Amino acid sequence: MKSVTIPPASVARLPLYLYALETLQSEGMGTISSEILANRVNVNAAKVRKDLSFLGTHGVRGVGYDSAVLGQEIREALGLTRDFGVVIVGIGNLGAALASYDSFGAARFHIVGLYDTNPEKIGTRIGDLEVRHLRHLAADVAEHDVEIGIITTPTAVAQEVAQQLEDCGIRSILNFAQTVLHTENAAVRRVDLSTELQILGYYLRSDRG
Amino acid sequence: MKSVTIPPASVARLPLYLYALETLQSEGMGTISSEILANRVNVNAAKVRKDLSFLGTHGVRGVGYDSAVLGQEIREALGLTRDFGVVIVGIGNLGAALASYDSFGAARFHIVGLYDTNPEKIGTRIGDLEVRHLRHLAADVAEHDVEIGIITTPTAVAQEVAQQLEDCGIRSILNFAQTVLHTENAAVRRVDLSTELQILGYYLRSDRG
DNA sequence: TAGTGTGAAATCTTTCACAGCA
DNA sequence: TGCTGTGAAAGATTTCACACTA
Repeated sequence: MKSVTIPPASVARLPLYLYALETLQSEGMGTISSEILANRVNVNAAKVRKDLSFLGTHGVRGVGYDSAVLGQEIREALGLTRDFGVVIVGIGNLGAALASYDSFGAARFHIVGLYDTNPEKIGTRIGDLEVRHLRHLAADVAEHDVEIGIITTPTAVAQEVAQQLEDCGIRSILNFAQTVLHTENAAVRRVDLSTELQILGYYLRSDRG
Repeated sequence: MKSVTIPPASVARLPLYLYALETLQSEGMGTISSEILANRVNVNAAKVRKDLSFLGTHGVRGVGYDSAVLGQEIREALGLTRDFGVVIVGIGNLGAALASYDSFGAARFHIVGLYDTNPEKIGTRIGDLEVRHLRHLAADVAEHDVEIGIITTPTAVAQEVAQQLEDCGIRSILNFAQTVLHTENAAVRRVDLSTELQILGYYLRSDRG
């Protein structure tokens, strides 16, 4: 791997820059400054330059960045130069919604499997995928090259599912269940609606004149 | 407002502690140590104690914390001692999934309105709410006491919807669209699937032996 | 001249380590 | 004795400010 380690806080912003660059490019902005990019992403221009400096230096002093080149640099830094197989476990309302959400950033992420344990769900179709019983997970993951698992199960079984994903060799998990997962090696990112609402609730607190 | 300002990083963890405490309580753990709580939330025990110290001191040296009392303290710090009205704008797959997701942390958050502009959606029901045209937003927000808006629209209209939410006096927005919103005063939290996947993708990069 | 790249300062966050108390 | 509460140290992140250069 050529690239140096990028600080986590910067990594988390790279997708935002990438999206903004794609938008700017589609608006015909071939060259952009850190200032413009910063405005789009709601951050400070110095932060943009610092973040981009971790990818190497690709700007031109007095001019700015070539949006196409910079976009490509970010894609490379993020490893978005290849495809990723994704499975979703737990095909309730949320899982089904994510399954049909096809415009996953630059189409590098492909949902290749949907799993549930509810007999009523098994065999139903979403797009061109059929919901399969969770017992098929291990074999399917081995056959297709799956690297990311999304957990949209009820909270009670999320930990157990995480374990199964890890046992299949999956190293990255996106957890929509309310619980905090414990994993051996897998990287986990947690997305939870009620947590987000509670955080917003805190900031509403003092806000009230 | 009695409470001191809590650092953002701590605020973001309080909902996790709260959820863990509720679980521990339901397991019959009336008293818990920072160590136990830390394990549940996957953080360091000193961090738990530091975070809790911002709420005032409620532990007993040599013993630990009373999980019921501590839970209540966290609820108060987060402002979860009253109800919050929530509206969802954009009733596609994701919006509909969130609308039917009723167990919003401790039931303090109540969805009171669903909006869309697609004539085919207007008038359909989810649970006991009917999807209404977005043009009713302002009047509805004024009538019910709505404080939080969730945006699950297509990216292209998210900014415009954010503006409308702000114009109605909403000060907190949860944004599921891919774009970064620009607001005058409203606090925004952004949740985006493709961003999360891209971040996970980065950590898969170097990981590969 | 306009805008990058980056040391250095400022700020925020985490972790350590231990005094103090039930 | 066991665990909290917290100063102080370490580490990470953000921001400033300016040398540099196309």
